[in-house]
Amino acid sequence: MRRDVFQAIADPTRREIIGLIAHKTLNLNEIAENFEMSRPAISQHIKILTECGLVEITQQGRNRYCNIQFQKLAEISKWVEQYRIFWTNKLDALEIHLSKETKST
Amino acid sequence: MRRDVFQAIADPTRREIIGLIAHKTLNLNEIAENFEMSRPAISQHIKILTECGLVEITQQGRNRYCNIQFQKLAEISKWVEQYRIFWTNKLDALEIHLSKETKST
DNA sequence: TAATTGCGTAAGTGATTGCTTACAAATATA
DNA sequence: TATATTTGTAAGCAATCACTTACGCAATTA
Repeated sequence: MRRDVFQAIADPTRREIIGLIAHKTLNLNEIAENFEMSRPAISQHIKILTECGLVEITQQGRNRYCNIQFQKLAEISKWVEQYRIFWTNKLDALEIHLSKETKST
Repeated sequence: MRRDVFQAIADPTRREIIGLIAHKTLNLNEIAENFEMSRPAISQHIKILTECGLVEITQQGRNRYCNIQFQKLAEISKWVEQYRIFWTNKLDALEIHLSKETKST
């Protein structure tokens, strides 16, 4: 059972869930209301998000509130950002190219 | 056939491939040499990376060289970075908390 | 021209995914 | 105490995934 952040965010529903609870802590039913699919389906998505550490649950009576663990998102950021130097370099090159074109016209 | 960047980078082998060709353009066989699995398996991974726009292929004779399209990586970056404000805020709160603790001891 | 090299693709397979419905447990309310 | 609410989990299922082996084709080299 591979459970890493990259696999967790691969599913569009799970990315939407993250989008929902990023701004406001919600319980499972409140999250499920935002989707067409069944509540157990959402429950299973939350489980995956919890298992990889992206979401943490705080139980309060019979409600289970979901909070994002943003440090985990930072893990993804770290992976992508190692390549930023490459794409910014390319953009720089493009800008130089464009400014040359502007001069020549 | 869902082919988006998030699903593409979900697989660890594909992330490794990206890591390989980020610094140096390689042909398919050169990429495959770095892995235990068969060449067709790598070929299929490259196909997925190409279909979602993360890799572009330049044919040169019988060699097909693979180049990363870094703008596509920027798409992932954009998604993660929208949440950065949340995790940096949390870090700020932690730092304040820690400095208070240091003072009280 | 014959052999080699670099590659895509088809078919097959077992594991995993993303859902469903059905059920049970625990907490809260009447 | 009986009922309603919030939830987890099991079983089942079709679709997809990540691989394999087997093959064919085009470009290069001998």
